[in-house]
Amino acid sequence: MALALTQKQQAVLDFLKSEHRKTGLIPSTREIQAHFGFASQTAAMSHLRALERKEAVIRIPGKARAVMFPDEMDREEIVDIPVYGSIAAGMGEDQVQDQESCVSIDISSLGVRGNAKTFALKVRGESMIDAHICDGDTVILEFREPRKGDVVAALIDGETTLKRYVVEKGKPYLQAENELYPDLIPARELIIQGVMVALLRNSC
Amino acid sequence: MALALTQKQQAVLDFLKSEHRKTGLIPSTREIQAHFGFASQTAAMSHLRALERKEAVIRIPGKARAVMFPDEMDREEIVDIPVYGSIAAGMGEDQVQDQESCVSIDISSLGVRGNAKTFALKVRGESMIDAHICDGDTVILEFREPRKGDVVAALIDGETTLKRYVVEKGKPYLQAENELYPDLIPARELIIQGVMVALLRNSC
DNA sequence: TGTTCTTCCGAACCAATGTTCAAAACATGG
DNA sequence: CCATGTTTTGAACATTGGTTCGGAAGAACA
Repeated sequence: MALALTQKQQAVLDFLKSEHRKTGLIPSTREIQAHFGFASQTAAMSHLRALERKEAVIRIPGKARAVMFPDEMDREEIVDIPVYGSIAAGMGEDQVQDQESCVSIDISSLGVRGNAKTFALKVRGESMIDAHICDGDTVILEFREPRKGDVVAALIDGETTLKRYVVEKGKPYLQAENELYPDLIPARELIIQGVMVALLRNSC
Repeated sequence: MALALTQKQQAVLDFLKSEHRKTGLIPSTREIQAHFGFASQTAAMSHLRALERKEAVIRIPGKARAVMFPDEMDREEIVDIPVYGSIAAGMGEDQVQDQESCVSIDISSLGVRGNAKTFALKVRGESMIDAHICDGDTVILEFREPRKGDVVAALIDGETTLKRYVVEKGKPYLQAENELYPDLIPARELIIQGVMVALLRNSC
């Protein structure tokens, strides 16, 4: 089906994809021409046509910058989730602090609505090991009210820690999931920063 | 900084983003005009200008379809990973079977090279629970030679299962990570389908 | 109540861009 | 060796699409 590309054709495709990723736009024929130092736009044109014939791209005749990548079409919506090493005491509404990196992932794999406010934390320590959340894991959290049994990020003594949100006799508590941490902290008056919705682990 | 958008402006922005996600292209002023039923392109133009002024988009004057979304720029490269419920015996090179869904995620969060061949499996059962891999987790695997200590997907009795790849006295074995499964299967002559590189869990 | 912002019309202008044609050098495989 | 596909030149053409100007009605705000 998908015919093999020549080196030049691959280079042109890489350029298109790279620009599209960086700017969101497809280069025009003249921009392709300039990038590769062609003396004629026809060089760019024939490469585009070759890519189209080999089904590497889909084009809409006549339209400007109308090159589409079949494998990137109809993708789920992708959200960019900031990853914090820790969250300091303040945590003002949109106060960005200690942001280390960013995870981009489609919302259906994440299981959240597109408008949900999400952030991620690098897990430190083994306090939730019995819930199979390990040191170094990235936990993705949503900003909402916790429900019984949720894993939540809470601000305790100026530090953000993961705990299980449990309710006993109508009163909410926070509980570690590790026999060595028999904590059971009243959840009232503690600041719940988010509810865990997903987890990402890297085995490298 | 980012000023609030009106309903109309939000609708235009949503249309731009939706089209960009579906096709990879930004609608032209005339396409915006047609979609909203405007009688003049100036309506589309003024909305674009409003979005630009409120820093919801960045535009390049004079260029065709040159609207960029600040939050989507300079994103890491994103790969689409097919998720299989199971892998049947065949697993011919590019034989797509039982593909249930697709995970789109940036490669740096995944920790793989862009050209690596990756796929994902829904975990069934608790055989790797001591490695904190749970039933229902999605394991992302790379197609490469296993190294000592890697978690691998192997084809055993026509079924794909996750095991730890261990080497004892120079001989490779496969080992479950659950006391109830004291298996130690010679790895030779077994088909290693992939090496685990990441894990994705949904808490919904 | 005036000012600013939003939203829209209609027509026209012109730059950006896709497209075509005729040609040619070069590789590749049957 | 010939047919086919690749890669490139140079100039011109036609369309797409961004932009402008003048005007206007309504909402929001002070």
